[in-house]
Amino acid sequence: MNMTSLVQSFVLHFGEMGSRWGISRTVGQIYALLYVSPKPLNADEIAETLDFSRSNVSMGLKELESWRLVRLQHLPGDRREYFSAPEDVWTIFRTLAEERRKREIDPTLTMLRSTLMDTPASADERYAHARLREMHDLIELVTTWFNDVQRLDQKTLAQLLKLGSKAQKFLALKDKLTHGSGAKSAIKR
Amino acid sequence: MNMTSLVQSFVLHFGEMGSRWGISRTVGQIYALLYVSPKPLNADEIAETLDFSRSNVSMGLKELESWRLVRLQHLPGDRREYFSAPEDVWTIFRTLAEERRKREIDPTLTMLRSTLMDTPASADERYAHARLREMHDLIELVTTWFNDVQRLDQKTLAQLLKLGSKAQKFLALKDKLTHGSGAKSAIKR
DNA sequence: CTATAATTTCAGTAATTCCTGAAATATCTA
DNA sequence: TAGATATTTCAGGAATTACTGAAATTATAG
Repeated sequence: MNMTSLVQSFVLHFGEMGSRWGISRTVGQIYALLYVSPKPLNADEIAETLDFSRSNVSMGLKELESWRLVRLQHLPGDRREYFSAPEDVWTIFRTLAEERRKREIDPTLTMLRSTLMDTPASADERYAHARLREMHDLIELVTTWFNDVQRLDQKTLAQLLKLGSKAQKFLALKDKLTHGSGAKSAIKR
Repeated sequence: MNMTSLVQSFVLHFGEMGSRWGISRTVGQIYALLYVSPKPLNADEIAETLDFSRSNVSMGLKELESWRLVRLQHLPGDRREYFSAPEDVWTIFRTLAEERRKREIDPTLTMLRSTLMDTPASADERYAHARLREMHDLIELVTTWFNDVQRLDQKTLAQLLKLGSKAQKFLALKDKLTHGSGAKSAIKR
């Protein structure tokens, strides 16, 4: 199976960006191919199209499964496994963000929490302790926010994003209505 | 100079996470050390503390400068260069997000835009074209939103984040007031 | 301007990650 | 259950990235 030039430039780009995104060229290209494919593909088709070894495709698909970025399905009368990318880009975005959080942020949050349990002994340690606290609180604020809005349905979420910084006008309004007390309340866990 | 155990566990964690974040162990550790250091450090101090070669530290600092994550300054009566991380975690977060966008997202947006200029020739190409458009629009929406709110001062931004999905209540209100017409307007460029 | 200190560059090596082909394992069909 | 097909595992080689020490360059103080 060969790619049209449109598909090829997309696939090659994803391969090249792969290293910046923390995946290999192979994985990037496989995902790109599945993303633009109108029908599910089996491993042999992928290997042939991208000119990768069968085993390389197998490992790449396994990694994409671990990222929950591909769906596995079977076609009637065919015992091979077929793979596809979810159709809804919002779902893909959500999954990607969740997985990145799990891999790139959660371990750090855990480390920060446990390190913050220790009592600083010297002046330098007190400074470091305070810096860790700041980092922890910021990360927690952002991830809590993400966790929260991520549950919204896609239409509402899109509206919220389109609103952008104009949302602050509502904050000002809220402040006025509640006499400035509401915005100062801490995050509830 | 040797690290207290608090600092050490933080530094080692950043080193290990480095690969997931797209930086090397060296760069991760150097940044972590600067982040918790109450005073600026010169390259020799960093090399000695982390037990890296002087040249490795030099290259690591250069990379951190390219990320705009360290500040270079001079101490009176000392001709060596001293490095520090910005004190404000919000500034750091902003810089990090901007740089990641520049490196990890902008090139893809550019590629998508140029690929979308072509007219699809076959049914498969039409499908791929539509998929590229969906990806482009989603990325653009999210980056535009980020670009927008990122300009807010830190206090307002924190409020907005704390608000989270509750902001949608304001959307509902706005919908009511404008009879549902406002929210459907396209993004303005 | 010269001597010295500070920093960067870079070639070579070490370490890591990527990828393949062959073998092993698993799954289906007849 | 045998035979065929499909998938995974894994050792080893290829490619890439990280790191070092030595040499070159740059900057400063006297």
